[in-house]
Amino acid sequence: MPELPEVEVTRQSFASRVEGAQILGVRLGKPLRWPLGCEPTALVGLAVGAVVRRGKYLWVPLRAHPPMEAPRGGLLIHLGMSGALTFGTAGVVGLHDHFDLQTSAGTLRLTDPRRFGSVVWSPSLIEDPAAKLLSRLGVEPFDASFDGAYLHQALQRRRQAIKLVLLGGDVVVGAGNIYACEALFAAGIDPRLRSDKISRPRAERLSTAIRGILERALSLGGSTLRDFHDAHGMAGAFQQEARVYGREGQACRVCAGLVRRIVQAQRSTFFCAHCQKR
DNA sequence: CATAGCTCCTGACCGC
DNA sequence: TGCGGTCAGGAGCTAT
Repeated sequence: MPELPEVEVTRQSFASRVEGAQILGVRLGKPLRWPLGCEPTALVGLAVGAVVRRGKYLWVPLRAHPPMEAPRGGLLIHLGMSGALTFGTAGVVGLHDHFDLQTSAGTLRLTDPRRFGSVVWSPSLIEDPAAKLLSRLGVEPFDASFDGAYLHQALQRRRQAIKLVLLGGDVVVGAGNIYACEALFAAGIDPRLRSDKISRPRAERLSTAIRGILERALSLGGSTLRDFHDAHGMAGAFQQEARVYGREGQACRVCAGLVRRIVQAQRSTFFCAHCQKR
C-alpha cells in the first residue's frame, strides 16, 4: 500500500505529537518481517526524538532521559504492503495489531494484516541493521540532486524496462506501483522502454513527472486503495486522480484510447499505448 | 555489478 | 453460502 506519499503523510500525522514523549512499554504481536532486534524492556524510559523519513522507511530516534544524553539508537519502521500506523489512545488490540510503542503522549501502533512490514531497532542510522536496509536506496525525489541530469546518467547503466527501475528504488526512492505508472503516463513514456534508451530530454520530463506526481499525492493525503489511512485515520484522495492505475479497459482521460494492463516482473503495469511512446 | 525469480502473509474478489 | 483460484500498494535474498 504505502509509497512515499503515504509514508510521509503518516510521518507528519504523528511526528510532532510523539516527539519528546517517554517510552512506557512495548507490546509485540505476531512476528513481522524481521525481529525487533532488542529486548522490548530495553526501550522503556527512553525519549522519542524527531521522526524522519528515508524512502519508505521511518526512523524514530530514541535517546536517554534527560534529552541531553546521547542517542540510544532508534526504530526503523517499514509499512510493507499493508501496514498502517496510528497514534493516540490505544484501543482494544485487534487481530492485526502487531506492534505498540506505548509512550507518555500516546501509543504508536502498527496494524499490518500481511506482516510484510517491520520495526527494527538499530544503534544508529549508520550501523547495522539500519545501515544495511538503507544502503542501496537511491536519491530522494525532493532533493535538489534529483534532476534530469542525474536521472539520465543513472538510467544509462540499466537495461531493464524503465518501470522496473523506478520500482527498484535504487535510482530514486518513493515511487511504488501506483506512482511509477502515473509518473510514466505524465512523462509520456512507455513503461516497457529500456532505461538506457531514454534520452536526456525525456529523463528531464520524467524527473519532473516523478516529483510532480509524488507532490500532488502528498498534498491530497496519499492514495487510499484498500484501506490506507494516516495516524489520524484519514483516508487519501489521490486515487481519484489516477490517469492509468487501476483503469484497465477504460478510456484514457487524455486521448480516449483504451488503458492497457500488462505484467512486468509479476506486477501489474497500467498505461496508454497512444499517449506513452517507446 | 545487473538482473530474474522467489518469498514472506492475509484478505478481497470472482466465477462456479 | 462455500470453495478454489487469482491478485494485491514492497523489497530483501539468492542464484546466475
